[in-house]
Parts: sequence; structure tokens; C-alpha cells
Amino acid sequence: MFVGFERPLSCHSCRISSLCLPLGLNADDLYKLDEFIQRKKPLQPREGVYFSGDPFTSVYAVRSGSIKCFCIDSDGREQVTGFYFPGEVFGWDGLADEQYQKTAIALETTSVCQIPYEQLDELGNSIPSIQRYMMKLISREINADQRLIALLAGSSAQQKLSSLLLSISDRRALQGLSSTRIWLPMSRGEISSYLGLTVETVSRVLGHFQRNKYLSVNKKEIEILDKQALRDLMHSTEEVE
Amino acid sequence: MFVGFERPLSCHSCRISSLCLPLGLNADDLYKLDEFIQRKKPLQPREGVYFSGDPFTSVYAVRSGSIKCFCIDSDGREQVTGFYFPGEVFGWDGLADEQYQKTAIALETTSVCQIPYEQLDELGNSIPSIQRYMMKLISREINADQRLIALLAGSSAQQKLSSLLLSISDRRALQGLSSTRIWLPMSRGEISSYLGLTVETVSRVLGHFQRNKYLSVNKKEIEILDKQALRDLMHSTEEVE
DNA sequence: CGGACCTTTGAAGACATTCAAGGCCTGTGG
DNA sequence: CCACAGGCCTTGAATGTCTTCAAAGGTCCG
Repeated sequence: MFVGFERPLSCHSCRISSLCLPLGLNADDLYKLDEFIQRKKPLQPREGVYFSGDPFTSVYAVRSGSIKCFCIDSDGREQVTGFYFPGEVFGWDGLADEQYQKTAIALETTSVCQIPYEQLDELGNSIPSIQRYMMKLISREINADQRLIALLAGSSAQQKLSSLLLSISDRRALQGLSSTRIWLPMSRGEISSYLGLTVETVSRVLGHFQRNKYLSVNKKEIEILDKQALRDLMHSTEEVE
Repeated sequence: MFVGFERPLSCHSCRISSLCLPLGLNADDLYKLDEFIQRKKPLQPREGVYFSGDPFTSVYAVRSGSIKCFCIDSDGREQVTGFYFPGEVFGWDGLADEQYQKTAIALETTSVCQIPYEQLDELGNSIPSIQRYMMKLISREINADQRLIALLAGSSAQQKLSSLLLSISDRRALQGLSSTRIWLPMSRGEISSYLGLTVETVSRVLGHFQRNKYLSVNKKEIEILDKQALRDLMHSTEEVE
């Protein structure tokens, strides 16, 4: 059974809040749900889960590893719309029009659970708590997206990076991993696309954070040295040098 | 009964695709649904529908007028996350955590239908098509949000404005109104917040569009003179000045 | 008529981008 | 094992877009 955790902490994330525990599912219901969830064999790095235009069949929960969702916009550039870590659910973008709007690929060796929507839907019809839970999951994606909108619309490069790093830190912590030593599965280019910046800017801001001893950066390994400084960065328009 | 239309056309919108017609609801189901939808008395301009922190009770459909949703971010500035026009549904932001994350207010004299979620949920349990429809509605909000994310992350001021104007134009057309002569219910400040720009930039870009004969602008009345030019603007990185 | 608010416009400045070059790491083939 | 090609990341300098600051014109409403 894939296990998740409670509550998203900031933007960037839409967690499955433990499909098992908190919603009053009894063992029987749980078993039914578990029954049709498919554990696919691990995905290789860059391997796709679904592609833009594919017919919508399922949503997915990350078990281990990480996923990025993106689309190609009119001028041919890849636009990343989300990163998903263990315990988080992705794939709702296909529901509205019965085909996926985005492409989802693994950033590293990753395993996901496939949850066929047809069956989830049927199960939801017989078990209201499942239905209600599903709605909350989707709604959570909306909240995460809208927080990202606020971030993109109203923040500086430093604030954006800071927000993303803190979010990943929190999400890693939920997996029981260190919240200060984190490993970024995505490239600088993917970060920059997600945050609406350029690679150079991402690189420079990371350099700046490092010089200020907020972080220590070693390629994709980041150690957060001063979490409070990063948090402060986000709550004020004026900033320490 | 509030009536809606099919398919969102771009970002910025999450339409209710006619709660009545396309989903195989029979007259009976329809009656049940209609029964508990509350038509509230018209809202005055700036009057609130719900406020950030209020307990979640309902989603709302715009019948006439327009709504903006926004939150106040850490530095006290208002961050607009969406505009909603007739036929569109808002309020899902409250579902995940059982309280509204945003504040929703009327931009003009506006009437909305209140759809109590508790009852909608119960109805959904007995009528699967309603349930399924509800999921699609939410999913549509996700798609709209993600398109907005792509717009905010990857576009210039001109592209952002252009995208918003075209979207409003299309949505107005769905109401049977002119798609070229449109009236903006929101202020420049609200537009700028939504698009992640400043008022001055919005004003300048509108001026620029006007000088280029893409638009004719008279305060909140906009006439689109060259829709293709606006569309072209969005699909190329290089542009005719 | 007066004041508040919204909008426009200008000039200066900041922040992020663009362009360019070099470094580092990885994998491949000699 | 080393050489080399190709990513990816970093750094610098110049440019540009958007913002900030400032002021003035409009409009609405008392």
C-alpha cells in the first residue's frame, strides 16, 4: 500500500494525505481500494508516465522518486507546471477533457501507483468517504496551484527559489528524510522553467544564497544552513543586503 | 436555472459546462439538483460572497456580473487569483481544508447561485453522473490554473495582457455578448495583480496596443480591432512592434 | 466645487534576461 | 587509460523589460 501524509505545507505540493488512515475507511473498504491499485515496475529516469494528448485513464501516486509535469507552449519551450514527490498524487489534468493536458515523466528512478479512474469512480459511488476524499485531493491540487500563481505573480527570483527550496525541504521531511540536507532531482533548467526564471538567474540566486550562508550548494545537493533567513526573505519586500 | 456553456477556451476560465444538458441527467435528477440551489439576492459592487478563513459550505455559480477571488499575501498586498464570469463556478478553494482560502467579492452588481456542498455531495452519491460532473468541474479549474501558471511563468507583459483580453473576449462571446466590444469589470490594479505586473505596466501596454491599432481603449471599455495581432503576439517570441 | 481614487505618462533605476565564454562532469570511443 | 564530445552549470558584461518614484489628468461622488 502506498502511504502518504497529512497536509500540504506551502505551494508546490499536493499530497495524498494518507489514503488509508484518516477518513474512516474500514479494513474492508481499504481492501477494495487497495485491490485495483496497480504498482507498476519502476520507471527509469526520463521515462514517461503519460503524455500530453493521451486518453485519460488513471491518476497516479508517487511511491518513491519524483515526477515532473510539463507542457510545451506555443513557442516550443517546455513549461514545467509541477514536481511531485512520494505521497503526492498527479494526473488530474486529464480529467476535465478526458485526455491528459500535460506530460509526466520521472526525474529519477521512480515508482508510482496507478489508480484507474474508472474504478476509483465506481468505488467512490459505493463508498462516500472515498468520493469525498478524492474531491479533497483534487481541491488540494487547486490550492497548490493557486499558491504557485501567487508566487509567480508577486515574487522576486530570491523569493521564488526560497519558496521552492523550503517546500521541498518540508516535503522531504514528511518522507522522514532530512529537512536540511536535500537532494534536488530536477535540473536547474527545470527549476527555472517552473519558477518563470532563466537558468542563469537560478544559478546566480543559488550562488547568492551560498555566499550569504543561507545554503551550501553542491550541484544537486543542497544543505539549508539558515532556514529562517529563507523564510524571512518571503515575508518582507525589503531585505537584508 | 443557471445556464452555462461548453469548454474553456484558454486559461483564466473555469466554466460550468451547462449543469443541465450534456451529462445525461434526466428531468428528475435535474429537478433534485435545482431544488436546493439558492439564488441569492444580487450582490452590490465590492460585496463579498465569502471571506478567507470562513468555513467552507458551498460553491457558487455566477449568473450575471462578475467575481474576483484574491488573497492577501505575506507583505499585505492583494493577490488576485481569478476572475469569474456568468456560467463559471468558484469556491473550490475551500474544499480541501474545509475553509475558504480566498476571498470572493463582486466586481459589479452580480448575482450568484449558491450550491451547498453538503447537499451536492449527497446528491452526487445517489446520482453518479452528478458526481462525475462535479469532478470535471474541479478538474477544469485545475487546468485553468495551470494554464495561468504557464502564462505567468513564461510570458511578457504584452503576452499576458493579450491572453487575458482574448480570454475575456471569448467568455463574453459565450454569454452571447460581443467578442470585440468588451467591458472590463475590474480595475487596472486588479488586472495587474492577476497578471503579476504593476498598474503602470498594464496601462502602458494598453496604450501600446492602442497605438498599434490592436485595440481601442476607453477606460473600461475595450474594442478589439485586430484579434489576430493579439493572437500572434502570444505564439512568437519575436514580435512586430 | 473639492477630494479621493483610478489612470496615465515620464524619467530613473533595478532586476532579470540575453549573449558569450568557460568549467565541470559523464559517457563514449580510440 | 586518455581524449573528446556533449550536457549541464556557472560567471561576466551588456542589454532590456518592467518597476519604482513622481506628478499630473480624469472621473466619480460627496
